[in-house]
Amino acid sequence: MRLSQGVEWGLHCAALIGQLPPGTAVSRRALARHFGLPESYLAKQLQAMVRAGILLASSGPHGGFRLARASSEITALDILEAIDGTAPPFVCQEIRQQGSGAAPARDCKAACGISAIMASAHRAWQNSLRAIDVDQLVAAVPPTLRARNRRQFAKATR
Amino acid sequence: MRLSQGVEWGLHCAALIGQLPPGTAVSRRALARHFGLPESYLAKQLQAMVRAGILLASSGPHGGFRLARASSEITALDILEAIDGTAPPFVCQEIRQQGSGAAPARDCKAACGISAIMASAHRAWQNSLRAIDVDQLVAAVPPTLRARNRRQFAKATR
DNA sequence: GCCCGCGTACTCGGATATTTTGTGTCCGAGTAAGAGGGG
DNA sequence: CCCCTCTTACTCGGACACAAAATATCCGAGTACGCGGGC
Repeated sequence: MRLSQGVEWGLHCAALIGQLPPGTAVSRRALARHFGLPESYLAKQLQAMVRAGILLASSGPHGGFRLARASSEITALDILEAIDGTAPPFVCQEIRQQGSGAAPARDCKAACGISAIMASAHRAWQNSLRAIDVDQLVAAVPPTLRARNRRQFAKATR
Repeated sequence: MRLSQGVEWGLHCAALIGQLPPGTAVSRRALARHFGLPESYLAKQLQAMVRAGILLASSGPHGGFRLARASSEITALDILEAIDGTAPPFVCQEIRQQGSGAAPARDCKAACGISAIMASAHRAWQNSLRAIDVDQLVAAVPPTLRARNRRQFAKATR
């Protein structure tokens, strides 16, 4: 169960845009330079976030990506699911109903215990990430860095 | 973040062995037949559980796999980590220290906020699974099925 | 009838292909800014 | 001095190779049972 590296990139990018004045757009080229990432591959993660309705993309000079909602309305779970997908990590194949020891349908009205505990663990994971929004990520950045970033990305708000 | 299908197999197999008289060994052939699984591939999951110290394997006729500890001493997390590995799903690459916007080492004494929240979510997931042991998985199986399984796998305790 | 030896069938274990997923890269279409010329 | 037009450079988006991991399979080594023969 290894998580795609793009998740880290997406979280960092959202946190960076979130610490700039609201409405500021940052191009993927600038983002890639800032974090030392391959621009073309980063594009894939940003596109996914656009499709999920987290970011808005604009073309042309002074274009780029900006937050689609207030930074307090975007959770870490939103970003993770945008990039990694919303499918649960555990998919029950109902093997209890297969093979020579197959359980009769009468005993399978309720979800099997194993599927239940995995779903519960998934909910715990989700709840932990849903409790964090981009605002809190920004707050965790040292003030000196935040000031430097704001200076570096000073640009017309479009 | 998709979880290997073998995790489901491992959990079901442990739960099945756990509902038999203590010390009962079940061959991988019998397990594969019981759940309708490819025996050769199931072998890989069982081997992983042996390496992790969850199961004990014995050769020869009447051989097979049995629990290495009491069913109340084996958690769902033990089984998951045996098959899926103990590596955390999120690995922080410290991209905050790379690229043109690299943070100075002075500001990186503490783990970055993003790494922290991902680690926290991972702990929540782990705690949820650590709270479940094989005994509880067995208890979730309908009594009629448990009786049938005990009858079917009646064998000398070796 | 009891004990010993041997063959046999059953077991697990590691080494080997195939398919799917994640990683990485490239090139083309669209758009808005900004310079330049005309009124 | 103001407005319109055109060029240009910048942006995103989708389509195309590459590498790693999960999936699936085969064959070989070892072991305990149980039968057969001998005592």
